[in-house]
Amino acid sequence: MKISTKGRYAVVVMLDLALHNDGEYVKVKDIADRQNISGKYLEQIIAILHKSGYVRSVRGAKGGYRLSDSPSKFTVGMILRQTEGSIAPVACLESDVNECEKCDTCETLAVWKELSDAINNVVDNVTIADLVERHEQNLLSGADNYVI
Amino acid sequence: MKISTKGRYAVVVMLDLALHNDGEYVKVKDIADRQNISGKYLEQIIAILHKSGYVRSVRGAKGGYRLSDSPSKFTVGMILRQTEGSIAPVACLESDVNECEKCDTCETLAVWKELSDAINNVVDNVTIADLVERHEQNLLSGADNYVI
DNA sequence: CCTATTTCCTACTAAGTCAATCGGAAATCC
DNA sequence: GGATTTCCGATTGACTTAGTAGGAAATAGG
Repeated sequence: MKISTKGRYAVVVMLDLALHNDGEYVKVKDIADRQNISGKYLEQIIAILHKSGYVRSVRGAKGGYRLSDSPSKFTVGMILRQTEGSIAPVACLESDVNECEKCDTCETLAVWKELSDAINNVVDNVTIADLVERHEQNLLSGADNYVI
Repeated sequence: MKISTKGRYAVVVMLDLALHNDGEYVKVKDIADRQNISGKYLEQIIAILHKSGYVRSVRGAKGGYRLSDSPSKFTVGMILRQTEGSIAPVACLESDVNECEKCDTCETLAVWKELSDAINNVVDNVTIADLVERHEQNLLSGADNYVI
């Protein structure tokens, strides 16, 4: 039941981009340094975000990344689904192929469905903008060296 | 974010034991046959339930397993925690050692905490007795070959 | 045009987890 | 004593995770 580093880092990347949204493109190395994550690994994760259309990029010197839209348009759920593949707690609940032949008479499935709904309800109701706001609240309330 | 077969099978085993609670001890092979799961694999899973004190056993011929207490005493959460190890979505939230040095200033951690709470809220509020009841409801309402 | 920078792309890997399988010892019933 | 059944530990093949490694292509500035 763990969220992988891929998913967690992806959220961190999106938040980092939202917080450093000053005209300039943000390069992977800067995010990696700020968040203390392997730059090469981050490249792969950002590639997913790029393919998903969540970030825009410019190559070459002075290049980098920025969010493709307002932070309020991106939920944590969207980001996790792209990077984790699926966040359903059991494969039976995955949207595409429901392969389990006893699905329609499966007793415990109802529990996993409830669980899935609860999970989605959380991650689909937190946006990157919410995280930015919380971050600013935290800055105001005294903690002066807040990291993401 | 998947629950492993270990956790899912463990819930199925507990429910199966609750449904076949007629004086006799239930043997692993019967559960395995009913649920179409490898008996040898089930042995390992039941061993965890045994160590956790959730089932009682008798060895030898006519031996087997039964629940150690009323079905209402066992929540899905209890069972999953024993078999999955932990159901926290990130390691930082694990009860014992909180090793991440930036935990107290971690922005995204709040989201994972919310997620964890939502997950716990579901699994800690469904007991094996609830599943038995639902099963009986389903039997009444016409589906005649209901499996677990 | 040259060079430094930065994204982009693909392949590889070491370690760990998952879902079993296998073989046999110990206990219990008839 | 023999059949049954739990108990215990070792092994395995496939897969996933969390990276590393190397280099091609694009761009800015000089």
